[in-house]
Amino acid sequence: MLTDRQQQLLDFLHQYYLETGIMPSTREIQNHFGFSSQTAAVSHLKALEKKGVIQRLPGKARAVIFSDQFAPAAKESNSIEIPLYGHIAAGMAEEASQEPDETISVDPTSMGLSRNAKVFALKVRGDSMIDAHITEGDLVILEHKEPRNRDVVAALIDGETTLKRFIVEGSRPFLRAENEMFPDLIPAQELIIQGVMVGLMRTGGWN
Amino acid sequence: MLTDRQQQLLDFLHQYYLETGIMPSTREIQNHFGFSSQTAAVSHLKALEKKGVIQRLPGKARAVIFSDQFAPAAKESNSIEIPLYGHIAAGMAEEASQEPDETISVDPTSMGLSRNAKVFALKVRGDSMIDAHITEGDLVILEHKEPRNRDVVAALIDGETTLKRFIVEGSRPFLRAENEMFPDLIPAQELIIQGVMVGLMRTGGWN
DNA sequence: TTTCATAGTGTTCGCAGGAACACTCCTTCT
DNA sequence: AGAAGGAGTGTTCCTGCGAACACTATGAAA
Repeated sequence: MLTDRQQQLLDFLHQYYLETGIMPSTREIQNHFGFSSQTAAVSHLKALEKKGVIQRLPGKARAVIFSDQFAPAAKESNSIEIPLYGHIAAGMAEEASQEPDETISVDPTSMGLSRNAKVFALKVRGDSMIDAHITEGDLVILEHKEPRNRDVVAALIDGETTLKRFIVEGSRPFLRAENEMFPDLIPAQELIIQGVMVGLMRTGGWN
Repeated sequence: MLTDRQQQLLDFLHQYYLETGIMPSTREIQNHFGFSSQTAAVSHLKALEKKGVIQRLPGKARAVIFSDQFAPAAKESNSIEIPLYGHIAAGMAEEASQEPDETISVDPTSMGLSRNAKVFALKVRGDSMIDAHITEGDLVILEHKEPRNRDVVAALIDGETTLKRFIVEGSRPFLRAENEMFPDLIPAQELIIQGVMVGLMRTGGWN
């Protein structure tokens, strides 16, 4: 899929990222390969982006990230650490804490995640998503991405975070609990989606 | 250790990094907090660096990295491989295959498992455990141990494997589905418990 | 044979973005 | 009371770095 030269470039990105923690600039790529022009580096980056290996943010410095499957392979350690941001109310809306309480480690492949997806976890409190079989104490794993209709999302609605189903019906999206006891939440002003549910973990087998 | 404002700044770095995969520039920090001067952002970054929370590479754009407590720093991989034994019927009883289709890897601590417990996984088919919020496609993680009353178990009843709740009531244990549509299963002759549910994993967030 | 994609050179433009300096207003120590 | 650090404003300097354009040279595919 990648040409030799493109593979060399990608390897260099990996290596540089592992060593420094940041991405090289086009001029640093240029110097490393001994190009006389940075355009060579730029065009290779464009090729890599077109092939979907990396993503770039236009106009920003060092704004290259590895997309999907291959971030630096590191030491073949499979599981990734996911920050756990305390509790989220599935019942009444409630503020989610900003700092991670702790992290949980999950194997991305068995969870169907891409390695470099921006994921985090929240512990569910309340039972408003009970009809979607999400219950008190479950760990919901969320990815930061655009929600589609009927996705389960963690949303910041009018300043508070809650776990609900994201519904687009007509002009304006709103949130619906999966429990007949709870009303729909129509955002008064703002509706910020913090994450889209991509998985769930439950410990214990009882109730 | 950190002041309120410094913590806010660090939170913003975390959040921005999770959302974009790159670090914010000092001017982006400035805009986010509404500073009139980028010096405010710079001095906060310097404070954070002095306290050892972050590291910076002078002269490079967006060259901020977290000092090893957050970030993609995957530490000692201690996940274990769990054999996945195909499908189990939560509805009608069905044979579970003997050979594992594949393995999934799970971190035992985040799943609350002991490291050398004998565990395996089964993929749920059918909806007889729906009222226990176990649904089609869920991966149920089971441990080989003695069941207690009301545990969810994978049982070999009359030669077939099924996922049910284990009930001891009176003299003889039997199995009950968590779905009113299904009848209790009273073992005709033998009731062999293959595993007790200790966890659950679900991929995908929709229905 | 023409048309691509890959792999370059050479140069210019201009904003993005780090660094430094001078000064202000707090609050908290000993 | 005076020093020390946190939290800012306002401004200037200069280079890091992405983006664009023009042009060359291959080899493989249509």
